[in-house]
Amino acid sequence: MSDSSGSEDILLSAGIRPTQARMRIMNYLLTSETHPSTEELSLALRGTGVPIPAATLYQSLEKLCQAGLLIRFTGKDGQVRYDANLSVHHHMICRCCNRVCDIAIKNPLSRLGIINEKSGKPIDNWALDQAAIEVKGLCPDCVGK
Amino acid sequence: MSDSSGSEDILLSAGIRPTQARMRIMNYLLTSETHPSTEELSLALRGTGVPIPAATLYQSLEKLCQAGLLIRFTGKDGQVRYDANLSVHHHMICRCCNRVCDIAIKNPLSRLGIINEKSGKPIDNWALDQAAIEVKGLCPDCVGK
DNA sequence: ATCATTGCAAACTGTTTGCATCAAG
DNA sequence: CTTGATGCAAACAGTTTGCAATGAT
Repeated sequence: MSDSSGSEDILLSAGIRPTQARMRIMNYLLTSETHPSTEELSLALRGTGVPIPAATLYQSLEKLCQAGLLIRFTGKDGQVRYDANLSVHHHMICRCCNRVCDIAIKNPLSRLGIINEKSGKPIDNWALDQAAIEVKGLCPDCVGK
Repeated sequence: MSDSSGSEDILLSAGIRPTQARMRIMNYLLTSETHPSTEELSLALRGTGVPIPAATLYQSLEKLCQAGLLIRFTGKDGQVRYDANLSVHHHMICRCCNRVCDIAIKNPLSRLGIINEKSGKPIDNWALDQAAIEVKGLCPDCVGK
């Protein structure tokens, strides 16, 4: 079946059973450019065959996250989204079509020039080690409209 | 009553009625360092007098956001939070005590050096205009522990 | 007096859980 | 055969809405 391509091995090497639901989810996330919300995912999978019941979808996503195959994050809009790209990266969001693309930023913490809002002086008493960055604008497809 | 300090004028000049619930909410957010979630807010207000019923709290927060007095955002943890600091700013979060402090970053978009994750080349076909940045680490109080 | 706000209860939405059936190893 | 996954239905939590009572102007 076309659903089993590639994902089967990934699931097996993560030590979890390569079931229909999980493979379909992994396949979709691995091939899609976007980082779909649960609802978008449900809708998209309905288009590729039998719909996946809500309970199964949630359970499978939970399992895949636990297995370390997916990352779950919440966008600034409050939507929970899933991402099969495990490398550290950031997101670029189109405010028109809501597309979410991955971007890389080298040494973000040292570039940012973080300062105290009131004094304008650099923050030097915190031990910062991580940055989560979301940039917004218009994607190539929407910039013309 | 101690609740009316300052907030009354703010609500009046925003053109909405300075009611008890709204003043208590604004007062709390204006004086608190944190950016409370709905639940934290409800809990904190319960401590300052009569509890505010859920419906009223949600309705009031909605009104205050519409009036432009509050900003609503969703943290990476998925919690909806409110902020009375209207200036454009970013957040610094202590991973130990969860304190959220405001920070400023000048021209974040030009500093970041955003590149395509795969090619490593700069992104030049998007029209980016906004960045939301959350940095994490340990605050001065927790860095010693 | 008028109209917006409050606050209870009921409705709704997204997510989780119990459990019997089904599928993978 | 054994164990884990599925998927229905029911439970749940957070939020929103209908509407009568209340409060602000």
